[in-house]
Amino acid sequence: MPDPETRSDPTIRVRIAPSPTGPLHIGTARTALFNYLYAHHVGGTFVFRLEDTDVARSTTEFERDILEGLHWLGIEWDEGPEVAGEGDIGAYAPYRQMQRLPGYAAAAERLLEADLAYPCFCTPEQLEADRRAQEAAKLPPRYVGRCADLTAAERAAKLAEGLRPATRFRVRPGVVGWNDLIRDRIEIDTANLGGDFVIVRADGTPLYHFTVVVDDAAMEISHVIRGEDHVSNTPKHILLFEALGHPVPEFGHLPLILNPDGTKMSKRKSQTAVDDYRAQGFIREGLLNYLAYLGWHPGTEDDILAIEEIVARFDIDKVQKGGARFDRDRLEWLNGQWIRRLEPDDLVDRLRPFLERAAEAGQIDRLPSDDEVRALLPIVQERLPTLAAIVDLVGFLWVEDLDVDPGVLIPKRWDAATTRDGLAAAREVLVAHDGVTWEADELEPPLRALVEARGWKAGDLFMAIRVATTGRTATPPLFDTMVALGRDRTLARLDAAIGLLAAA
RNA sequence: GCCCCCAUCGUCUAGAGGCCUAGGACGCCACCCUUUCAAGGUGGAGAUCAGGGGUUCGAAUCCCCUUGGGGGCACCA
Repeated sequence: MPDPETRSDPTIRVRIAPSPTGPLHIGTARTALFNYLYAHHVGGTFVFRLEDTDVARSTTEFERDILEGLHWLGIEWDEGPEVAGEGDIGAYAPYRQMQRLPGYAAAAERLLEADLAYPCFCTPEQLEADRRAQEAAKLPPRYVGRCADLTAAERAAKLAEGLRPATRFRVRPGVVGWNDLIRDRIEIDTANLGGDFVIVRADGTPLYHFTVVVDDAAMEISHVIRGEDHVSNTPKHILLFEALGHPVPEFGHLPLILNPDGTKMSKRKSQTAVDDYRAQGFIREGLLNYLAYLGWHPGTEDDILAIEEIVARFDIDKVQKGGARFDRDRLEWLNGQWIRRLEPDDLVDRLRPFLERAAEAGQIDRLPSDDEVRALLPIVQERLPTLAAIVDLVGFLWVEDLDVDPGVLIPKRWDAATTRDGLAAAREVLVAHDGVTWEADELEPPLRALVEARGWKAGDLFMAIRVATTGRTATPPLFDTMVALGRDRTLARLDAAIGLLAAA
């Protein structure tokens, strides 16, 4: 089997074309990923294009969020834009639609001249009234064709009145079909397309269905791999490719990512922004692995695959047809798997921003050094489902005044007096250790001996010490934790707990 | 309302007519390990393959119908 990375097929070009009208959406990232996987598997080119013609809703900020999010995930493109202001990369530049306006204007002009499109003077009010009437009559909404057959004189008269027309594309009768890469043959009668559709607004700015086709044609896109929500739009696009005299690309429609209730994933019901996942401590390896398995499967029983392995095994024929619900539990599990696989120095680097943020938020009083964090790794790495979990897990190491709940301090089988007695006895044993012998395997034997001598259960004493020194009932191994805490603070916290029990 | 798509454990999925007494993973439960929590190990519950008709010697797999779910029908993308 040839190595996919060394194969190269210049005729295969795919693209991701998000619009900067919101932060990078998990669904966009998934579509980008599948395009990336397809391109890399077959040695094609992956193009990134920004569809920013909705000027009212597009912002530079969203643009930056999308670009940075994709970079963070490692879904790199071969051709496309860089962050606002920087130059585009690739032979088909520019890759922002607002910089490609002349191309759409020229294409629209060609369609107009060939009478494949026509000027439409209908007002928003008229169209709205049409829609309402159709709805009342329980008819599907469609353009009534009021301006389809205007004579040259009628058009001239409207223009003379100062009316600015939109441009409508003539939908020809017949059936349009294509062999979908994922769902085989699909055929749709153009009578169900809703009539002639607008390709250029009255203000002269082009609309999505038009720009996407003009650009896919201009950029020689060979395979359009996108979400299932575009299936119904595909006939419009095919019609446009034909009208423009350009060969029709292949289409593949990916299953949608669904909310837990099975509806199309939305901000309302799910967390959709990639940056939010990142902020919660999901790492790219986990997210990528999870996203790739949403609607695709290698066919083997491997659950944990790095991106290179996924590229090597990717096969668009094996992409699922039905939508996939987003399962956060599974994402967290996979994320934990990947955190466990990280090299120590790498993990320390990735943990740092989360610790800094906790310090800024006042969750911890002191920012630990990298060495300090690195020393902790053996006891925390396998306990982190996310990077952010580090604060909950061992944040007690970096706070000045520990908040201890007296109720939690007393083990289930013990009472307050026994607990006070136990902690005091433990303190006495621990005082015998200096800074040199303050090691996990030095601290454990004498405490076990104490338990033995007093007829206690190890678990009870250890739990009391655990809560006294960390404020929590669930922590990394106790003796390692006390070493991380240090002799002085361990003893001080034991004192404080004893005091707390005496007061109560 | 119209058009289109989809349908295997709660969830993600394996399955390309006999390998299926339907496999794996997440989650759940139990046990082991164990000072707690994780991790790891072992085992378990969990799917009459949406239902009904065909085709076939044989159907989760092919065909049809029904049902259910989803998506789309803008001078949004």
